[in-house]
Amino acid sequence: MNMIKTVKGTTDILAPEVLLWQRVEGVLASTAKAYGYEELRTPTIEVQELFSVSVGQTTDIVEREMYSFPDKKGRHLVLRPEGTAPACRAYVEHQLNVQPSPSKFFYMGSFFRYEQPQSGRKREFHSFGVEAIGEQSHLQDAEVIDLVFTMLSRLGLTGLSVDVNSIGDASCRPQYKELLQASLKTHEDKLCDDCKRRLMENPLRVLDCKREDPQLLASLPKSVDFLCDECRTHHALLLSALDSLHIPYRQNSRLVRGLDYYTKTVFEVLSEDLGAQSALLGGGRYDYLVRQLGGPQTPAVGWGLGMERLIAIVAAHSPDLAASLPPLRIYVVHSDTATTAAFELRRRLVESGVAVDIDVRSDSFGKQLARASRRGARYAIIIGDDESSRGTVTVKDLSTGTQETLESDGLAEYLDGRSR
RNA sequence: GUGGGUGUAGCUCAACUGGUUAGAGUACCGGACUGUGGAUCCGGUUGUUGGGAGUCCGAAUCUCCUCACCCACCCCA
Repeated sequence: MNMIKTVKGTTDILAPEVLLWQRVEGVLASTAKAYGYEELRTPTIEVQELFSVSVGQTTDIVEREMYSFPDKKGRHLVLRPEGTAPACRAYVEHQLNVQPSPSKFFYMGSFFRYEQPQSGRKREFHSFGVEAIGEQSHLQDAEVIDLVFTMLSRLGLTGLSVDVNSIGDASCRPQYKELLQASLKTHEDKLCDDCKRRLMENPLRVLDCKREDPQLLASLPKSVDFLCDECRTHHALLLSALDSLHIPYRQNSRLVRGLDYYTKTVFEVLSEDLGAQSALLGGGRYDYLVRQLGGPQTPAVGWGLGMERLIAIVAAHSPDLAASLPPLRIYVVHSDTATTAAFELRRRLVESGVAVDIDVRSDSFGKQLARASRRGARYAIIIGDDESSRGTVTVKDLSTGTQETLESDGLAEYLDGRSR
């Protein structure tokens, strides 16, 4: 078929499914607000430099996955590939460090990466994330993780746990990196081709490789064993806070993240229901990012989750939420001469907060009622010649078939009494 | 970027080994039934068989190219 279609890796979200999106987005946003986070909306386009200095020049995201283009003045722009760097850019740009600390944000929206689409991975995908900027305490790490579990619980998802690790900071990671590199060099001949390349550029990522021999990986030095005092204390306090809060976590010494800005705490929530793209949520601490972007030294922690992946899990695990009730739907059926009266009736009802659909085709009542029931209406309001001349309406309950005639002035109240 | 799988009405699928005008269910529209719906019956619309080239008397079917989707690698949310 020769028709214009969605761009590869993008999709339309249509009627039944979009209801689930609205509901899930509502739960996420309201929970974040209840935890004291405020919504932050940043632009979809940013200058390319924002991500090369923050996410990292050698990461895949920056090297080959960004949608980048020059604008008409030759500026190097990109469609945002992730949400943390823009949040920090906004924090620095608006000097939010003068506001009470920490600044706590949540965001939701579209992000873009030029990748081969597969299950749980689109070129335009949707993220929800939170960022707490300006607090170094381990309890801030604990709070953002606690928020995750409150959200998951409100969505009816149980049985998930978070993988946690610490990858150190500027005072201990360089030494660990060297140690790991040295250890990897003694096994270089056994590494896969990708890991040979990673060995020089980003040795931590070898730990994440699924192709390597598990025994070999287990024998490598672990970052948690080489933390400086400050990082070790932070990590230990975080774990004990998670214990006290009964948050299910696993220590995973192989957990590293693909973005360069992380320090100390890193974490992920994985799900078996997601196929190969099993990461539902990922995040961590990024204590140097604000400074890198030109702000004052400011510790921060946050996470982002993939909406497509969350929706898939909710649909599989929480069918009652997935099969959300259709809205109470009222359908106005009218005769030719009552068109104006029908439109005015709807206007009054909508102003009083009742959702009303109207059939603009004033053909036979049988036709209109048939359309009303096919569209899932609970009630039909019939306003024909008789009703419009008397100032009444007939309300028919389409599930029981019963109907009664009442004064049109009392209609809003009547429906309100029945809507729940 | 690399591999594997799949492309036929809006949806679910047929169509023998290559053989007339590509069918059925469902959906949609209309009628029986112009002041009362979901049922039933009758009728109707729906396709460049993803697109292009080739082989052949003849292609949805075989070959090649291309595009899209699905899955996986890679990477990540």
